[in-house]
Parts: sequence; C-alpha cells; structure tokens
Amino acid sequence: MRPISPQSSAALPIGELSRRSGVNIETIRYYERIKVLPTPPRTASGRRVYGPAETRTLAFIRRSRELGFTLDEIRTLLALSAEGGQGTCAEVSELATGHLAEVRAKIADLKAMERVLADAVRRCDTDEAPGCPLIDTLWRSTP
Amino acid sequence: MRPISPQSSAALPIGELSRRSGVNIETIRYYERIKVLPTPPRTASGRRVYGPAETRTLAFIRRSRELGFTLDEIRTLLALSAEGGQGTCAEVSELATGHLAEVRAKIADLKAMERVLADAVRRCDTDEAPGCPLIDTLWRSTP
DNA sequence: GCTACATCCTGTAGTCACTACAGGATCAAG
DNA sequence: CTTGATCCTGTAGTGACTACAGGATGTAGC
Repeated sequence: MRPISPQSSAALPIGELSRRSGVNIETIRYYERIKVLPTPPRTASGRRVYGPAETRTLAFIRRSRELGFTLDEIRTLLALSAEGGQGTCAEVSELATGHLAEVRAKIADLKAMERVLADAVRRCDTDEAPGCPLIDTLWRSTP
Repeated sequence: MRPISPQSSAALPIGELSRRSGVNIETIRYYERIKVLPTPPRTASGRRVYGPAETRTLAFIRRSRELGFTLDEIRTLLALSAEGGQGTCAEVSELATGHLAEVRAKIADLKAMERVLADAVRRCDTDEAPGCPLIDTLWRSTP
C-alpha cells in the first residue's frame, strides 16, 4: 500500500528534473540562488522536491536563453507571464523589441568583423609579397 | 640643462599612454598582469614608464579585439608578429580562419534568434487574439 | 616650505551565466 | 551492512574587463 500524498506521483528529485528539462543540476540550483526559480519544498532530509510545473518553467527559461534573453529579462518575462494582465503583451513586445535591436547590433558588429577577417585571410592565402597581410592590417594605424 | 637620458623625450606615464592609445589605465595594467603587455621599466618611485612602441602595441591589441580575437589569440598574434619567420603568415592565417569560422557560427546563431524574435514581435503587435504570442512561443513545448 | 590637486600604486571584488570541484550526508538495492 | 548513486552546501574558476579603497608621489602656485 502506497501512502496517499498529494502530487506524490509527479514529485521529482533535482536529477530527474535536470534530465527532463535538459538543464544542468548545478544550473538549476544556480537559478534558485539568483531567484529565477522559486525555492522548492524539501524532504525531511533536505532534498529539493519539484513538481511538473518546474519542468515547464525550465523549458521556458531554456528557450528564452536560446533567444538570447538575459536571466534578468527572463525574470521579467516570467513575472509578466504570471501576471497576464491587459497590457502584458505590449510590455513583453517592448522588452523583446529592445532585445531584438541588440541582437541586430551584434549581427552588424560581427558582419563587420567577418568582412575584414575574410578579406585578410584571402590576402594571406594569395599574396606572394613578403610579410603577412593580416599582421600588417593589425599594425597599420587607423586612418 | 636637461639631464641627458636616452628616450627621455618619448617616455610616457601610464595616463598619457592611456590617452594616446584609447585603452583604459586599468586595462593596461590588466594586460600587463596577464602578460599580454611586457612589464615596463619603473621610475625610482615605482611608476611605470612607457616608450612609443607600447602605444603601437596597444593599438594592435585594440584592433585585434575589434576583430573579436581573444586575448589568448592576441598573445599568439603578437608572438608570431615578433618572430616574423618563414611560415608565420600561414600560422596567422590558420588562426584567423578558425576565428572567422567562430564569427560566422555566431552570426548564424544570432540570425536564427533574430528571425524568431522579429516574427514574435510582429505577431505581438498585430494579433488581436487574447494572450501574448511571444509568451506563448516561450511556453510552447518544442516539437 | 606648504597646500592642493592630479596622478600613480597595489590589491580586491564585482560583472554574467554558468561550471567544477571538495567534502560531506542520505538513499535504494542487494 | 556495504556499495554506489544521488543529493547537499560552499567556494572558486572562466573572460575581459571595470570599479573601487586606501595609500604614496608628483607638480604648481603661493
């Protein structure tokens, strides 16, 4: 006879949560420490006990990270998501728009790097002149 | 009568080097600590004294950083540059090619983020349906 | 010589998003 | 009762800086 305990059928230890969510155990504890995840209840011996909601929350966080949101932004997203009021979507959109601008700025930076690097490498590989075109580029004073 | 001392006309304290190179004083000391810059001679009272070569070296480092090279790679670039032997350019090209691949991978990652974000923001700003398309995207389990 | 202020020094700690231990407690199975 | 897996806390490391604190020097004007 199994003891009757509410949600016991869905209670997960941290290792199982880690496996299901694809998030490292140490990362889960880190998220708790910085208050991105709420502190879970514990067993008598002090072990964390999670429910199925945490698996979904961690998936939410993982996907947000994949889109480049910072953990600070994710805290905000989770709060807005829990709130779910009238103007929520507008706030979310604002946050995402700002983030999108940063992503685009980073892409522009990296493309500039790519252009210069690709050009220098091409010259390195074709030039017959002595010296190294890339090294020379790096030493050359900016016009 | 000024005392005759070699290079005295071009000796710079760290603040002046910082101004000329556009690199923060604390950053210059940091570069010295991690051995990206050589330890400079000191005055009797212990202040760092730089020559004009350091201005050029810091410009080299700054430009390398702008191309996304790590300080570890820059150490290698500086060593190869100083060496300047036969196969140097090939080694430099190899290093740069590897770095270029990383830059391109990062661009691809960011472009994927950009697509998803731009699409979600567009739906947030046009959708009349209740709920937030971006929040829904983040909660939605990956297929 | 004195005072003010700028500049310099060392050393430490903070940033971000983790990751990697050390050293110990607890659990489940045989 | 032992083995091995899992869990706990706490600390320290990563990269490339930045930001102090708290003190020592340097320079200019009076």
